[in-house]
Amino acid sequence: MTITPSARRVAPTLEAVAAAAGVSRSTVSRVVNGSSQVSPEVLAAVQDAIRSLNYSPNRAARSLANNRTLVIALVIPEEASRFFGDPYFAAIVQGITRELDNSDYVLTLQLAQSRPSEKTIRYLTGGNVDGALVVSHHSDNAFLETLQETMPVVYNGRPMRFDTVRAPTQSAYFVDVDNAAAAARGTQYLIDRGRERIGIIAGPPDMPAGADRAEGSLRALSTAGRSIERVTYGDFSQVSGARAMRELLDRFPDLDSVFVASDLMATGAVSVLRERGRSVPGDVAVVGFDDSPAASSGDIQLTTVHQPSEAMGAKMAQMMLSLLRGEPVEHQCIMQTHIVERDSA
Amino acid sequence: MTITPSARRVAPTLEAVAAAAGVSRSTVSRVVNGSSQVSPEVLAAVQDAIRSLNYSPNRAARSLANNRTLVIALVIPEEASRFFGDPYFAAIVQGITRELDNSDYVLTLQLAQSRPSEKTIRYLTGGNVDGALVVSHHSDNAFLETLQETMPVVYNGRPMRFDTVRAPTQSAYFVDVDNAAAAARGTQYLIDRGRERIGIIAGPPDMPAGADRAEGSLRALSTAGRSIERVTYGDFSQVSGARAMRELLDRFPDLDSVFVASDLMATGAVSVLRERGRSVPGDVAVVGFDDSPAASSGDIQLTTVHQPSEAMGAKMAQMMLSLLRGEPVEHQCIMQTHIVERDSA
DNA sequence: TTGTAGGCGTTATCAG
DNA sequence: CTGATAACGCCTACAA
Repeated sequence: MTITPSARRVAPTLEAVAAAAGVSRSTVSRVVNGSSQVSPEVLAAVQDAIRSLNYSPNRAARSLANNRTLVIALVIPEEASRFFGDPYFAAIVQGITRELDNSDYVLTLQLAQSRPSEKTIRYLTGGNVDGALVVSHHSDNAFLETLQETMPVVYNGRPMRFDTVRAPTQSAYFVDVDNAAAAARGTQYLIDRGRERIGIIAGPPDMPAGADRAEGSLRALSTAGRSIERVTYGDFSQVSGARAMRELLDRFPDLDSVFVASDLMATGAVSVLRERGRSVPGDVAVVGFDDSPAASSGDIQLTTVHQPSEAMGAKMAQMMLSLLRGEPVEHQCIMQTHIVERDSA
Repeated sequence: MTITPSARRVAPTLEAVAAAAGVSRSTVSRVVNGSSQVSPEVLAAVQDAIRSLNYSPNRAARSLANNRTLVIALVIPEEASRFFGDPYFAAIVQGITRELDNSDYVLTLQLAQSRPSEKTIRYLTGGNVDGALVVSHHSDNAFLETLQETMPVVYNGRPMRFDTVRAPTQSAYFVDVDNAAAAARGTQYLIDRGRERIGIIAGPPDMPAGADRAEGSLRALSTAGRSIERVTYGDFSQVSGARAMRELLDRFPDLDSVFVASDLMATGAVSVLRERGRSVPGDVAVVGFDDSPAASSGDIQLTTVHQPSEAMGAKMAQMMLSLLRGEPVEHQCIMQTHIVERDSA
C-alpha cells in the first residue's frame, strides 16, 4: 500500500481514544454516551484524550450498531416556490433548526412536490430517517399517513383527514393554533370597530389552515349579523392575495374592510387597494394573519393575528425529540394567538 | 428474547437476498453495485430476489464500509427569512433536488446564519458529508474556505474572495452568470430606449452578485455618458427595494428609469413608484434581474434580465456529483443570460 | 464468474 | 466499574 501525498488524515476512532487514555473501547464508549458507570479519574482521562485527539464519533458506525440514523426528514409536499415564498415557513424552519442544533440530529430536506418521487418514498420508508417533520401538507398527501406507521411524524398544522376520518386514538402529532378561533377574533376586530361590509380573502380549502380560518371568520360574521357573501379564495401567496382583492373589489365595490387569511396575501391586497385609490385603513380596513415579517415590512404596517411561527417550529422539533427518546407526548400542541394592532385596521 | 406485538418487520439484508437467490452476499453486492462481472442468469435471479423482498441497501453499513456518507450538505450562510423570501433560491434548490433525485445522495440543510454554530462546523468537517453546496454566501464566510480542503465544495455564484486574493489554481468550483455583463446589458436596454436619468438599485456590496451587477451597470452608464450618481443599495429583498426606491425618488425626483439588481427589489420599487403616482414604464421605466416568478406575477410584468436559476441549481448538483465520482470538472460554469421584454420598460 | 474472509467504528451483552 | 467479544450490514481483496 502506498501513501499518496494527498492522503487525508483519517479521523481518530474510539480505538485511538482508548489507547491514548489507556482504557478499553467500551469505557470510551460509555463516556461518549454519558454513562454514569465510570469512575471520575477514568472519566477525566478519557475526556482529555477525546479533546486532544479532537475525536468525534462516526455516525455511520453508530447508526449501524444501534439502528438509529440520527436523521430527521423535513418533508415539504409543496411546490418549492410556494414554500420558499412564505416567510411563515422561514420562521418554522428557523425554529426547527434552532432546536435541532442542540441535539445529535440533522435535518434532511425532502421536497416532495405534489406527490413524492419513488426515490423519496423508498428513502423515507427504507429506514434512513428516524422521524419526519411535515409542513404545509394538503389533503391529497395520503402517503404520509402510512409513514406514521413506520416512524414518529409531527405535522405543522392539523393534518387534513385525521380527526375526521380516523379514530382519535391513532391521531397524528401536530402543533398548530386554533385557526378558527383566531380567524374569528381577527374578524371580530373589524366588527368591533364598526365595519359593516366585511370581505374575506380565505386560504386554500384543501389545507386545514385555509378551511379552518375561513370557517372561523364566517362564523364571526354571521354571529354578528353581517353578510357573509363577500368571500374569495387565494393560496396564501402575495399574488393570489392581489388577485383576490381585485375580484372582491369588482364584485363588491362597497366593501369597507377585509379579513385576509395570511399576511402575504394581505400585502398583495393592500397594494391593490392603493392602486384603486382606496385608503387603508380609512376606506378599507385590513386585518391579516401570521404576523410574519411581511406584516411589518411594508410601508403600511399590518394589523394582524399573531401566531408564534418560530416557536411552533421549535415545538415541532421538541415533540419529535421527545418521541424519539420514547417519552410520552401529547398528540396536539395548540399554541396561543393574539391580535397585533398596527396601522391597517 | 421476546417478540413484542409492535415488533417492526426488519428490513431485508444482503444476506437475505443472497439466500433467496441461492448465491453469496458478494454476488448480490456486485449486482447492487452494477458490476459487469455477473452472469446473466445469476443477475436475473438476484434482481428477482431484490424485487420480491423489496430490498434496499442499508446506508449506514454501506457508508461504514466504503467511507462515503452519500450525504451532500446545502449550506446557507444567511438569515432564514432572507433566504426563504427569495424565489431565486427556491429555483436553485428546486434544481438541486431535482438533480439529486436521480442519485444516491440526499441533501441535508445547514442554516448557518451569519456564522455557523460549533456543531455545524464539527458536523461539516467531521466526515459526515461527502460534499457541500453553498448558496448566498457573504464575504465574511471565511470558514467555508477551509471546508474546501476537506471535501468538494460548489458555490452558487462566484465566491467573494477567491479569484482576487488566492492563486487561481486553488480557485473554487462555482456556477454563476456573468453578472457584470448581464447588468450592463440590462442597463443598456434603458439607454437604448432613450432614457436619460437612469437610477440604479444595487444589491449588497458584500455579495459578489451585488458588487458585480453594480459595477456592470455603472460601467454601462458611464460608457454611454450618462450620470452615475443615482445609486442606492438594497439587500435583494422586496422591502429593501421599496426603501431604496423612496430614497432615490427623494434625492432625484427627475429620474426617468431605474435598473434594479433583483426582481424582488424591483417589485418593491414598482409599488413605491405607483404610490408616488409615477406611471411604469411611462414616467419611470424599470428593468429587473433574475426573471424569477416575482417578475411575472405582479400586475405589471417586469422587463428583466433572465438567469436560468433552476438550471444553475441543477448544474451545481451535477458538478458535485462529477467531483464525487472523481471526474475532472471545470472550476467555473458561467451560464447564459438574456433580456426578457415585458411591460415595465 | 463466484465465494470466502476480514474489516469499517460503534454499541451491547456478558463476565470479571 | 471495566474489559472482552460478538454483532450491525456491507464492501473488497483474494482465492477458487
